[in-house]
Amino acid sequence: MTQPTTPANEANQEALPRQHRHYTIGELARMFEVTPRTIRFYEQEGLLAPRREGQKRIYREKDRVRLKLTLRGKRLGFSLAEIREVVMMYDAMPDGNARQLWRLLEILADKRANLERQLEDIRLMRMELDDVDNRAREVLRSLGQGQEG
Amino acid sequence: MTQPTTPANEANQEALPRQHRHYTIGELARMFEVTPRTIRFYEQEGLLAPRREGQKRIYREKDRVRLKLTLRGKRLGFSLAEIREVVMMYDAMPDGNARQLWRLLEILADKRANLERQLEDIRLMRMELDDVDNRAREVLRSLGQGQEG
DNA sequence: CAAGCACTTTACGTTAACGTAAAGCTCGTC
DNA sequence: GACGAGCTTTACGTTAACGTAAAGTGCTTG
Repeated sequence: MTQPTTPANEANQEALPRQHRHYTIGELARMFEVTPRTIRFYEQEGLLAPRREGQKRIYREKDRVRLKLTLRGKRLGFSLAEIREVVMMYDAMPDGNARQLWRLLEILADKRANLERQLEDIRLMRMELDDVDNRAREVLRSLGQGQEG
Repeated sequence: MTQPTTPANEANQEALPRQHRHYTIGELARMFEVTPRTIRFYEQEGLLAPRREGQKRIYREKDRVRLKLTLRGKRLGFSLAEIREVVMMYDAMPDGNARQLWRLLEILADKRANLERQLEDIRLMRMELDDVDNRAREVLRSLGQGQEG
């Protein structure tokens, strides 16, 4: 897979104490089942901007949410560059000029169109999988009551 | 994007004459808006196996369908290796042994789980996009009736 | 027959998204 | 004070999925 095929349902975060308002890189990494390297890389790519305490990175709620959105975007096949594009425009929104805002709307419409196509792809892919699944089960059944093979 | 962000809705194929039963690499490439290089690469990766007529590749309906499925898989973020895995097991199905078939069912279940998560991701992502969209429009409105800038 | 077009093979290049290794700080604890 | 755990930076390595360039083949069209 280009994106994570196996687990990581961004689940643990809801279960953990939400009180302490900030996280170390290791905590975040465990939460989302990524490596610290990944998180540092996202920072380098302009997707995160944690505070520093001494030399250590301190992540707050905002950062956690961003990471969550980033990973979700990745699972949907968006590149980090695309994700950054939206995220940065979102940040610059309150004082962005009209041109920027229209551009943002354009991008959003684009992403949305993409999502719709993915929905259709999923629908079709499901049918294909069902089909293969059924055939496989049928062959298995025939193997069961016929000779083994 | 990792997968094509813009057009290529695998649309043209339905519109074109379906009669002539085989295609050149260039025809296929235009149909699906990919390059011949891509198609040759997929062959090299074991996803396609066109006939040869002299030294030229001849693609038939089966190959066209495979390419279609492959590209759909790609849009959903599957790697070529994963796609090949399913495709090859599908081909080996009729005379596959039970162990292989069970393995195939496992893989299928895995893919399906993946699709379900993507559905949820899409739902959430849609809501985020709606949110950003609304905010942007609101700012634009306030710009319209207040000062520009 | 030269030109052009579509195809072929071979092979090196490129990009994204990290992995991995090396070397060093900083803290608590045994 | 030696140690390990967890953090840091720097930098080179890796993989997937093609892109691109070079050089050749085969047809058909002016």
